[in-house]
Amino acid sequence: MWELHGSACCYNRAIGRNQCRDSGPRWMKDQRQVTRALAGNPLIPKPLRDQIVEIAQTHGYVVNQSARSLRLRKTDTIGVIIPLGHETGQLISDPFFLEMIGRLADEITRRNYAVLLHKVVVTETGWLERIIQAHRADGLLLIGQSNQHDVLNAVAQTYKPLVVWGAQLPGQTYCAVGSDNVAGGRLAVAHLVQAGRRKIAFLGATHAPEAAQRFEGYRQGLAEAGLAFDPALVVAAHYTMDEAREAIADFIATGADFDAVFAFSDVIALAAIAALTEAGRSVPRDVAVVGFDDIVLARHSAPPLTTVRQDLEFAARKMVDRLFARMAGEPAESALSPVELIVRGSSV
Amino acid sequence: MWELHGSACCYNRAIGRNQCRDSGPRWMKDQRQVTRALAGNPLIPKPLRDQIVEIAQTHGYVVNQSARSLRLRKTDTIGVIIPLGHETGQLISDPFFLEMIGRLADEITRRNYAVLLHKVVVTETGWLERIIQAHRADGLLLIGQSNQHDVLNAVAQTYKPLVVWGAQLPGQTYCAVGSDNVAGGRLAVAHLVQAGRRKIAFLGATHAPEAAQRFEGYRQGLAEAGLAFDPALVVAAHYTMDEAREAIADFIATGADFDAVFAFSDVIALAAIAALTEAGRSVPRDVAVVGFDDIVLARHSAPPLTTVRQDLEFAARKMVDRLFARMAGEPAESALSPVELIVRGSSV
DNA sequence: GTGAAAGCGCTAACAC
DNA sequence: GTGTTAGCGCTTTCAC
Repeated sequence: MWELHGSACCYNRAIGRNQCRDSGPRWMKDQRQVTRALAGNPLIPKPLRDQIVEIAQTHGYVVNQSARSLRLRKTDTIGVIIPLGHETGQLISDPFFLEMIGRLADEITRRNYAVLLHKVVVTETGWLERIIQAHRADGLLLIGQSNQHDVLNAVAQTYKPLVVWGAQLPGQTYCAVGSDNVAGGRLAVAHLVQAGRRKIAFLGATHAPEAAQRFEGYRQGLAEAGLAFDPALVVAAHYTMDEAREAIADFIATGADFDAVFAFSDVIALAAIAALTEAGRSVPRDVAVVGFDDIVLARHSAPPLTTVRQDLEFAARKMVDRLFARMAGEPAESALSPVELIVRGSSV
Repeated sequence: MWELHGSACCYNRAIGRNQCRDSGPRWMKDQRQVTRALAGNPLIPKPLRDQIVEIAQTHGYVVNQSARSLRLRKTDTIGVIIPLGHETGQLISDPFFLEMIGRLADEITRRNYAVLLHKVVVTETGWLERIIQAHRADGLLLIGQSNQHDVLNAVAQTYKPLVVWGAQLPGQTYCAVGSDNVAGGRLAVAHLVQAGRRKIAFLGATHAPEAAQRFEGYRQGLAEAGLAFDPALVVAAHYTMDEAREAIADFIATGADFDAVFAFSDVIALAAIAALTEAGRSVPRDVAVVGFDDIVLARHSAPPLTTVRQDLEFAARKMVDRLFARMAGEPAESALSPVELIVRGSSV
């Protein structure tokens, strides 16, 4: 009864106006039934549903997502935006981002949504508005707020389904999920102090939101240990290994007096270890090193890297949860993802 | 003249049947003009075109991609598929993939196409057919052929816009772009032999297509150097660092006699260095190590890693070129991407 | 050049 | 239940 029953593509028009172009599934008796059956609608009795699904399968029928999206005004797609500022290098080289993207993709896929990847140069004004209005995604995840705090605040007024990975900042109206960077910085410093270090350098950017928070944690940690903050021990390095390595090599060359390094990320911590080793300083004997992220390689470096671990599984789940809540029109607050100190050979 | 001229969304219907829902751009006089202007159609004189574009911008008008896709039967989207077999771990941890995805995204974005990311468990039959038929993308890139050679051959009969990153295999009808893995294996072994090594172990998988080719290169390299192939020097390890580290540690524990390791990837080469160091073997003095990929970290490990470099920029460009050719209905052959030996401290 | 309409494939709504 | 229709927003075609 349910096989090749005539009628086609636009079942309705086909019958009514004889305008069928033969481009659609020819086996449908009633397209509504098919729609419902494939959607698992309980209005259709289970056995019939299964039968329809099976026939659809043998005919290789899959709903056309463009048409569905147009009709339903939803795309079943989440846009994941990777902002590129001038710091382009970071994303290419930092394993942290792959893991983040991978975990987000897992969470999104689990909900039967697709992932649309945007690499965006955020220096072009209107970048976010353009993405939003193209209606290619039902919601957006932004990995890192870069220096776009104001843009995000402005957009958040009218566009709700947006969640940002990054720091929570004063006066922030958009939803952000991020690690507890300040706590992470304090943990790292407290650990180094406890290991007997007194002259602890900070290696990394200090102005980007996340970096600023880790830097703040570093300063708080020093204060709590009764150590004075010394600006001479702050080494500016951005995100790439090459840059960080050069920066720390220059720092060593100045003859600076330091016995520990707290680095903004594992990647630049590993670069620091390379530079220190090259300069004949032993890690951890001469200089202890602590990183941030706990990338896979941290455990296998020589020496293994002590680091502040970010729980990306938790973070990705949180971000996607928040996003779907917002897509459903529910409120969703910003959230902090916990961090944890992982002590390995580079610091003790 | 071109400002808020009345009529709206469905300009045609709006006028004809007075059914406008006021949901579209209200400022359009003639939607066709807008369509053409935004597409940069030279039919419209340049000054008028610019004016229209500007007005559209001030009104925040962006074409709805779902509607456009439905009408044009194209999505301006490329699907990038990351296959997950049982070797799920590889993609999460291997920086090689991030760089690959990043470079592909760059190439695709440069052509004004969007990137749709699919993480797929390839053990479910019909995974590729389902992706193809959902019509969400105009073309597909598959990163790694996994063990799906037969599926790909079958699909390639009817679906043309598909390019695979991976090995070229006998009887292959789909388009593949991949590094010259055999040459890479030979280069690595020749280098180790020249450095005086004679008992060279192979660390990695030997059955997956790319791995098999690197393994073949290893065997050819041994033969060319007049060295006998010794199955006892083949250490099975898949893609994760943990696994590789355990495998090489076990291998060392057996008391095997070897003075060099050629590893399938940089990631497992780094794991091997970690295991060797832990076991008290010096790299490169006791054991020389050569990897494959030249990930960013290879240059900064201790010791820096000698490796067979894959040119991902070239590879990504090649893949996307081939794909667009196929999307345009032109034939596009498989291609080989060159490799290069980068000698660093781990082998000399 | 300008106005009118068709129709991409789908789903929801409405009438019977 | 079943049949019919509208219409999502866009682009192209056809007629004037």
